[in-house]
Amino acid sequence: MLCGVPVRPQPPESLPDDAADDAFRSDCPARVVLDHVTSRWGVLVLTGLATGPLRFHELRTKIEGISEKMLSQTLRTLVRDGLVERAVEPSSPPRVSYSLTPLGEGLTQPLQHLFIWIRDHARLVSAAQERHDARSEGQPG
Amino acid sequence: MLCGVPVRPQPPESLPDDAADDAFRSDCPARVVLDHVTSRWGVLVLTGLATGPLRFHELRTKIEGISEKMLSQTLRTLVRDGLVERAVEPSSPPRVSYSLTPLGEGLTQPLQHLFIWIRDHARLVSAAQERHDARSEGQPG
DNA sequence: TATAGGGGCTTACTTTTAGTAAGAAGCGAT
DNA sequence: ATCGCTTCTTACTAAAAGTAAGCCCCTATA
Repeated sequence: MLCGVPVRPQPPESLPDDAADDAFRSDCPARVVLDHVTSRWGVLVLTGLATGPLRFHELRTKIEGISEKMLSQTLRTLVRDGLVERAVEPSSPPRVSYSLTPLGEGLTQPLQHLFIWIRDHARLVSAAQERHDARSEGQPG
Repeated sequence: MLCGVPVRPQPPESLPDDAADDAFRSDCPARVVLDHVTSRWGVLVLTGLATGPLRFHELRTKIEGISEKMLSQTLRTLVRDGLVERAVEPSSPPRVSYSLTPLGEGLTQPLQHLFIWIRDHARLVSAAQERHDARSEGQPG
């Protein structure tokens, strides 16, 4: 009964917003999953695989800026989490390809919404940053 | 014309999936936004504010495990990004409360979907981890 | 006047995590 | 026998996060 989650009886006195609760607790499985998914490269790897299986170096190329070490490490974590599957084709040299599991596929839907939002609003955020920086320079402190 | 995005001509030979592209490039504004949003505490802060404004220590209490330093730092980043607003009530002592801007509110919708998915599937992930660890122990090397 | 305490931070220091560069295993081709 | 390709590791260094303490402004208490 990890951190009270498994049979959480939904206490009626709390949570006007039912949805976004679990991951706020530091000792919950949900927090661990959130940490893995939103790790430095987790979102990119998961979303990178959303359109189909990719080999190690294909992923590395697609995700600009990731190092082999971090790609390897992130993939290992996600494989362990059951979100990504690692398949070794017994050729020579053996080709390793990664794909989403059915579980992982469910996750990429919210992640793609996030991606789309970010793509569509990134420039608004940049503009806000510039406004903020301009204001801050004017106000010495 | 930052990193070719503004008037990206959509080369037809790539991207069968139009949507999830931008943040894959390391020099794009979208990548910066993704980094801020999915920073260690970004998702939790943003989602924590989704149900309404909160004061500094209220947020700190809601988000188990965050330190004051990281809360302060994360909030500063998100305020600069125009996703969160910082309001100082001129009382004595002054109360500082944080809330989502309209821009930030748009972002919390995808994030809440992510939260819900994680809450609903965290145990499946934990189970996958246990299976994986059991298998790995059996296979030395 | 001294003192304690709350709220919202910041600073100095330590630990963890990520980045960089190089190398190793396994094989086939030259 | 050496080269190179692919998928990872392994050292080492740099950056980010964690920890603990303190600061500033105010208010209440004695």
